[in-house]
Amino acid sequence: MGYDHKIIEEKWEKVWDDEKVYKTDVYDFSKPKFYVLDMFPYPSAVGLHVGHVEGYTATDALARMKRMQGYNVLHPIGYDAFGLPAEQFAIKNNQNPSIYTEKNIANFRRQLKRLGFSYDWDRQIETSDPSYYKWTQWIFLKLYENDLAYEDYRLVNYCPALGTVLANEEVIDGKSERGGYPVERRPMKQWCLKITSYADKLLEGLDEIDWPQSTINMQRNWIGKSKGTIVKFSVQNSDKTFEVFTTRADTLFGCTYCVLAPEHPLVKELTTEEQKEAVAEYIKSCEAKSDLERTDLAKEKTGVFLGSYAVNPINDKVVPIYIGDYVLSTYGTGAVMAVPAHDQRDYEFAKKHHIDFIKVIDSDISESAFEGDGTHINSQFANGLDNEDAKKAITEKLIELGKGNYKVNYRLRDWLFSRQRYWGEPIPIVHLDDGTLYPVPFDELPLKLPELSDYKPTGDGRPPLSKAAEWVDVSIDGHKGERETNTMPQWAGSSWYYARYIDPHNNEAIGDKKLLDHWLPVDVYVGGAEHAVLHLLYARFWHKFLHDLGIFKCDEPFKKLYHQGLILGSDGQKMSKSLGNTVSPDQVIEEYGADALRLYEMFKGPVDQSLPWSPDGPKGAKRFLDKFYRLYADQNFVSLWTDEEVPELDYEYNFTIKKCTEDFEVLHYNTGISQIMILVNAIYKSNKIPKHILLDLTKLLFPLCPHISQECYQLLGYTNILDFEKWPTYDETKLLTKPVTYAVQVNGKLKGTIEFKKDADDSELEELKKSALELDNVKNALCGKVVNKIIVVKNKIVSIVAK
RNA sequence: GCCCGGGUGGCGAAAUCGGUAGACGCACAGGAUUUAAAAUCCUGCGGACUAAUAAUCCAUGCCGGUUCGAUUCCGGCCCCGGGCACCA
Repeated sequence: MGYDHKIIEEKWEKVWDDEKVYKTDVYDFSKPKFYVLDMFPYPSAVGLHVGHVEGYTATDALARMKRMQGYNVLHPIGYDAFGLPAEQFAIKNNQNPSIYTEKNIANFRRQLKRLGFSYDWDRQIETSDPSYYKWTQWIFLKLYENDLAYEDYRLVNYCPALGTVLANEEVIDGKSERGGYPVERRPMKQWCLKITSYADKLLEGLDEIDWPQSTINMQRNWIGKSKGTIVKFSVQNSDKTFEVFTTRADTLFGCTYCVLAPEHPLVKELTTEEQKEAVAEYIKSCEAKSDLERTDLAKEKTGVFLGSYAVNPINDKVVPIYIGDYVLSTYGTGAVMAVPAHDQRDYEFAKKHHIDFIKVIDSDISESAFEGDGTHINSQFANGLDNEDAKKAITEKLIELGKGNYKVNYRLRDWLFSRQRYWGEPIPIVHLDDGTLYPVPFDELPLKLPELSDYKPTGDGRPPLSKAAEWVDVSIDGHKGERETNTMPQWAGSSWYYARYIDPHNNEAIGDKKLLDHWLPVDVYVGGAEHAVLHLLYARFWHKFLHDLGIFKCDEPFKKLYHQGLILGSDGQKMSKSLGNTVSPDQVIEEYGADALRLYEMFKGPVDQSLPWSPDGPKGAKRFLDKFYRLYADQNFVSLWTDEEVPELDYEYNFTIKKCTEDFEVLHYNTGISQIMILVNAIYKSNKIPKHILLDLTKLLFPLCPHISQECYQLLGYTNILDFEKWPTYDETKLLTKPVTYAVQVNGKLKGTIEFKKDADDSELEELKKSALELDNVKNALCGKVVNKIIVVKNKIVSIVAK
């Protein structure tokens, strides 16, 4: 007998909806708070993916257990609604992207409700809603006010035909991925956010959050703090100077040439007449390469001599200056000192260009550069020192000479914040005719997107917003001006949304201060590992900024983070339309029900692991749920119900409560579920079924499969909503009732087992040893041998060592 | 090349302060029930050798080491996945 999942599930979803069961009273401070959050989805046209369902079920189950444990739970959802697909749809159909977006959101909402997620629907937010982006713009203006937003020329991949800048991955062989149009690297004026000012704070914060170690490491590497030295080189026969950053100041006496990045501002001036042609050619060849290709050329270090020479400030040695694309303009100073003897890249480059080697650390450099620690030689006052002391001595000397200093350097770059799109938050800045910038006053926010007659970029490559007359022709206090026609990136809206859920309808502030203080930070945040760096770093940056403004009390947004793994197609490949291996949650719900889908996804393995979709998985989950349901609805079982205790079930019953409580807390649903199955199997074998166990079983399964659990609860005769019933507790003493099984080994090989009292004392363990030696298998194994010693590990093993 | 994960039956996995490897489930096979099927129930299910659910041996990517005992710890290697901005 199977239950009709459609009827039962829709029945309870209607109750939850009609009675607004999941509406959170955020002002109720009488209970401890618990804020559990999903990364909000981009509302694509294809709808929800089974991968979303995995993360969302994990948080929903946690939210439901926490409610039962007496917490006031905040569990909201929203939509990251700005984005490229909507814009492309709008261009194609000449329709405002909001229409497309709204349609998709309605579909997402239907699917999310049909999965029985316990979201507070009165808190749904959309980043494209003016009442939301009003505050995104507000934060931008605050950043601007605090000198953290600025305009600067940045080298970007610009595609004139598409009228937009492309990401590295969208450029293939110098052509755009879409359309195959030529792409050029050109400097463009772009808005940037000074995330680098927060580098140290972002680094320090990593110590206090409970995140996967791999994600913390990735963020740490991304910020890439390194301590080193700035060395000022002068150019021979010239008043020009350039600086290099090095972490190996100890090797400065070994410097035999310098390399500038092809984009370095001094390249032109330092190129001599005879080298002009070769240099120009080289620069051109670099332009054609994408960043990715430049990176790929790791094997061979290319470069060209400029014709000029630099003077090493430490010993006045004259060394040639090259340009080479293995030096990046975006890291350090865009120039390096090269020490072929002690840096492998320089070693290879110098070999190729027949440049001198000077060994300054006593070592063997016949095969490769020596990059380790050692005794310094050929280094005047630094001779005899080790690396660290030499760095110090040489840097101190440079300071004395006025030719250098200690310097902390970061890999992290400022955040490029402009997009040449329509479908994004307008940047609330007006460019006045006199060249000054006019920030839109706070009380004029939101600055709403204008309607356009069409959404394409202009023919001359300006962003779509430049088409609106009211946008590019404004007058501020008698000055003519033009509004910023770039919009913000999609990251903007997702960098602070977690805070807006707390007080989403507040029109005077991001949120009521006392609510923000109470509810932040998010206690548990779940989302894909692909956001390990960008989103999760940007959100931390904005949070810390708003903390410094006094808006947020805590200084980290997400206390605990989990990543959900990818769900792959049943062929083990990434699910994609083109491979035809996608699975729609709608399909699975239709056939097996939402509870079966939820149960399968939580049972199939650890949440953070990527796993292929198993077509039979939900079927197996439904089979278990039918089996579960029969205990409550099938007369054969109902007639076995009893109010008495059934001692032989005590252990599994109490252990199941313990296991679920502990495992669910840390999102280890798979092992909790298997223990529920063990208990259900035990009940099936019993000829009496205690009602109190059936009652607690509905509660234990409820977080994962809320519909069927609520139904069974009702079948037991209860009328309440399970969400606010008490989470079961267990009796510790009942866990001791089961005797322990000792394994008996001879020389490490298993020879048998003995059931024995749990936590036996020393004299009892002597008896255990005796009975172990009595086992037939043990006797046989010991035949002709002498027992050397017997090791007993309490509650686990008796190990007999014999010769 | 660098960084971070991971490798256990036909499949998903469980067990890691070192202690009975494979819990739980999927798939499969046999049986019961049924006119039949579905559903359900029972049984088996890493491999070898077996009449055997007797014993023994081999098995947690590979090779070594430590140990009474290693999936777990150490050293070396191979493979798979993810990330990357040659980071000076």
